[in-house]
Amino acid sequence: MSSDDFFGRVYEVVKQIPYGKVTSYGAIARVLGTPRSSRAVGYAMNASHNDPEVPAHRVVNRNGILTGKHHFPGTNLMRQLLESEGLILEEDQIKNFKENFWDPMTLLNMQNKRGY
DNA sequence: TGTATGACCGTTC
DNA sequence: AGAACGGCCATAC
Repeated sequence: MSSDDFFGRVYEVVKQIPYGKVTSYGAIARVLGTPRSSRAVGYAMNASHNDPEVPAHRVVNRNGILTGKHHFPGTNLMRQLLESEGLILEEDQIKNFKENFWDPMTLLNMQNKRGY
C-alpha cells in the first residue's frame, strides 16, 4: 500500500492497536493529520473487510459505543471479540472505556523517542 | 463534474 | 446534563 492511500494509512494505525485496547475514529483521524476526517475513517473501516489483518472491532466512537456493530457478520460478533480480550461491555458500550483507551499518538511519541 | 452518503465530532440550544 | 444541528473529509454513482 502506498503512503498516500488514506485507507491504507488508517489500516496501518488500526493494526498497531494493542490486544485488549481500543481507540476512536477521531483519534485515528488526528494522528493521520486530518482531525476532521473522522467520518472518512469510519468509511475506511467499512471497507476494512478487504484486509483481515485489521482488528476493526477495536475501533469505536468517542463515547466508547460500538457504532459499527451492525457491520460485523452475525449479531454480537464485535461485542464478543472485545469481551474475549478482557473488556467489559455495558450493552453496546465499553464500560471501562477510558481505562482501556489507547491513543495512537502514543505510538508516534515512542517512535520519536527512539530517534526516528 | 456534481450530488449523495456515512462504523464521526464539537459546539450550541 | 441531554438532545439537536452543522461541518468536515474521502468514496460511490
